[in-house]
Amino acid sequence: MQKTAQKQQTRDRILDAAEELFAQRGYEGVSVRQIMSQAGADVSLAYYHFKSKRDLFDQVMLRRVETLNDLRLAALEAVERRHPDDAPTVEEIIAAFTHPLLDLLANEHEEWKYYFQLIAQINASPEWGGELMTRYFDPLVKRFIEALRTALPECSEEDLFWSYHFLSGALTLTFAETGRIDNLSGGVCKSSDMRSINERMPEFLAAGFRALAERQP
Amino acid sequence: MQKTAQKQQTRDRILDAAEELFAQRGYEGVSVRQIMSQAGADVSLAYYHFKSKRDLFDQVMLRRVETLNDLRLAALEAVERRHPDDAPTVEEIIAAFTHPLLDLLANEHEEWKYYFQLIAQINASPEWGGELMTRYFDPLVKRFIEALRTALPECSEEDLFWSYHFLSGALTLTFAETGRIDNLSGGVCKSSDMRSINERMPEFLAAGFRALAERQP
DNA sequence: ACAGTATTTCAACGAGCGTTGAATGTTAGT
DNA sequence: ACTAACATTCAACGCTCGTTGAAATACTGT
Repeated sequence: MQKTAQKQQTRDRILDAAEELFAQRGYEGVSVRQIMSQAGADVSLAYYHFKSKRDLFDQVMLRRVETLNDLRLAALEAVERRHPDDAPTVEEIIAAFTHPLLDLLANEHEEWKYYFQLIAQINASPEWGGELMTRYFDPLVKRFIEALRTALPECSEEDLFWSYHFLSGALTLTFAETGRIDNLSGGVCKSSDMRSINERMPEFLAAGFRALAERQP
Repeated sequence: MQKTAQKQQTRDRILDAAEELFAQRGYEGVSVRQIMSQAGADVSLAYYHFKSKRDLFDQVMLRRVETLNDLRLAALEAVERRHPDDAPTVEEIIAAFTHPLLDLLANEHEEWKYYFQLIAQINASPEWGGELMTRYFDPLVKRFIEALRTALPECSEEDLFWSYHFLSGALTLTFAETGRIDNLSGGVCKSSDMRSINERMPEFLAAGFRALAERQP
């Protein structure tokens, strides 16, 4: 009975190492050997637990995506329950989209930090971005856009999708924690300061959504 | 005399090939052999014209950065000249930051498209993002933030830098042209539709800046 | 205690990597 | 025409890559 538990444990150690290294240096920037070295296991164990390097990558992605999407959906449904008659505000909907990420980082920072960095890189990659983000996040995102549509009934479809796209860029760069804003601001802002982000991002983005919704075409 | 001209031409062919491939697959995802194959030249020519693969990458970055920064600075100064007494609006300043990119894509699309994709990926990379973006764009960005500061005198430093960070994320993801928005919107929006972006991005972002500037701490 | 299976190690494969030095072809100045 | 500098090609180096098959170990159920 420890047998399968131990297998699971090894598998997770490999996934942890792969997640961290892929997040830092990208898929091609890391070798299976480096991953297994960091995981403290033999190279060929990677091919016992996973079909290939690419499969390992896919499992890294899949491991957390369901948890993340479930939390976001639950947050959105909670917001909607608080508004049985009227529509929720744009801020509330956006906060339901972003807040779960901040919560996960606050509670189990090391567990999720690299995952978000990985998603940030994938999102900006022409090779992977279009396909992978669509595969993993489309249903949830469409659900959020639906909610935004009812919150902004006068907003055109085009404005809605572009607004979400800007949101996605701001969100993923912020969670990439590249240290860029630390450098630029000379220390005034810190990449890892989730509290500051949480206070600002939904407000910033909601204002953008409304600006596009209300503009004259 | 054609000699040096031809050398320059070869060098540029190599840079073109490297730019396109680095943009599509990342630094580690492309081999020098693949670059030189696409450039139609021998592998070792890469090491005659450049010191190393990394040097080639740096030269790809450097080739266009001055042109880009000069155009953006000129756009900002033009805006400021139109406001000799009062401060320009936030929209105008942001448009001076984003419009040059759109112009370059509209006029010489193939020349600049891959460069912007490359910057988008670097910006989102923990390994390169913090350092390279700072090295290449900090002086210009600080100049723009200064202009935004006078346009939003009541805005705190922290809000200003975070707002710029959100702007940077939205901007770079948009210019990454990953096709994500095409998939998500089912064809309603197109990644390459610069006209639509141009109409929306400054307005969206300016509203965000103002929302943070005006909020009660 | 034993058989059988699940997990881990060892050793190696062919291919491609970044890089280099020497040989070759090409052009410019005299 | 001759030469010196430049530009390009050829062949190879040591190394690491992803991946695999067979051997060894550890554990489970009987």
